[in-house]
Amino acid sequence: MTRTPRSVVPRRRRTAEEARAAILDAAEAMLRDEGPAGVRLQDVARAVGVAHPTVLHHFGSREGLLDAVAERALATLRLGALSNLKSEPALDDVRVLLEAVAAQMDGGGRARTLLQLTLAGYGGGIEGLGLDPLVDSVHATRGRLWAARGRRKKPSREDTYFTTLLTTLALLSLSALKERSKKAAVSVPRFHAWLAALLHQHLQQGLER
Amino acid sequence: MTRTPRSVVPRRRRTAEEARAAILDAAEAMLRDEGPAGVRLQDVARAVGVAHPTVLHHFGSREGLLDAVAERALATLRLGALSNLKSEPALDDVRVLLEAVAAQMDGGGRARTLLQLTLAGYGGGIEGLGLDPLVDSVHATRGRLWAARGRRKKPSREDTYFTTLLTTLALLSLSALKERSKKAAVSVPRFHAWLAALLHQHLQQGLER
DNA sequence: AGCGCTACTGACAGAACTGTCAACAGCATC
DNA sequence: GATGCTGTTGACAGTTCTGTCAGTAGCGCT
Repeated sequence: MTRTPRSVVPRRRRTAEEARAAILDAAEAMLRDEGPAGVRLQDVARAVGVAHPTVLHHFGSREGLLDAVAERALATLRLGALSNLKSEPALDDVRVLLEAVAAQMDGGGRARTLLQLTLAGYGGGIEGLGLDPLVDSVHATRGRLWAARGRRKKPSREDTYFTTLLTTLALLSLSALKERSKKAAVSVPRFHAWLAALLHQHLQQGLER
Repeated sequence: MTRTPRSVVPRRRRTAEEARAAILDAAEAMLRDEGPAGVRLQDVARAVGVAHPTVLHHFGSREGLLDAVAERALATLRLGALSNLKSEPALDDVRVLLEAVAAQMDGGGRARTLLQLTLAGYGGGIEGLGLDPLVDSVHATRGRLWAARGRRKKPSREDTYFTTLLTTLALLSLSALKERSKKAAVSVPRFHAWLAALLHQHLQQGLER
């Protein structure tokens, strides 16, 4: 068929690290689009421009490749969540923070990747999201705000945690589901704005009982 | 090998409908656990106790089988959402309704199945959830409540829709993610109770601006 | 230039999977 | 009991995939 004889293409020799990274990139894209069972050594190799034994050389086996993909993807997900916290968020910036989390989910199809990995049993479930630093940051800001206003009962950390969890879970599945929706049947920006308003109100006022 | 020679087992002849249903059951379980690419004709056939050409006889091809699985699964998901609406929910029953939706997600791993199908590009995205009847029901009840209390601005239908969407999305991914979590690191019942309280408050009071 | 390390490759083996086909065998009907 | 329909099957073909292996070749180092 249209197969280019490899002997014509001069052999490229990368450092092991470069080669591993390039292979992981290709494999991660396939995992995101088709799930773990859709990751084929030959396809990965072709995408990178190497022969499939090269992939085995670097990762030992298909299993090893999938493990490496999962490990790297989950690590960057955690790091990404942390990167949002560089500056402590003001509660008025709820919308900004929310958009940042949403962008984090969408970027590179991370929500899809995360769901694929989780469904395949790779991630650490809810804990794997690494929410704690985010929760701590929000909760600290929240506590300061309530103290400044002289309100009595501070909201519990669990309340802040659940608020963060709710937001994350919703944005996660929204990011994964929205692509398939007929165009603009749901206005994602409007939903984001609405959710930010809801969160803003709840974070400031808490649950009345 | 421990392979039982099939000739010893007397051949069972089901009606076409029964056979199709049994095959779909097995295939759906595999799709839920491993995704579409993990559905193998031979495995499906073995699970049902038939030879793999039988599966092809009933569904034409592997593609045909997957399409049928998707169609049936998505249909029951929609029907299931409707079944919660037999009696119009009182807003005080938010918790009950929420638990019903959550149970709907968990039962038979429907949340997992739905996510697998959506990630594979089968479902209709957000619209495929069939939320509209649920939203209409909740919104009608809500409007009656607000009228009875003599409040001026009724909340928009979009507000009710977003509220429902938020809940559904969160419960969906929670159901899929929670299995993997180290035991009881997140208390799902507590989260459900918290979310019900939040929803109750929002549905009754709306967003202040 | 020569050498060593190792990234990289083609060819092959073995297994698994989808799909085809002719034939078998329940079961209802006559 | 014979017949027809069709659910069901074993055997086979063709493709594709993972993994092995011996050998090739790029690149840094002396």
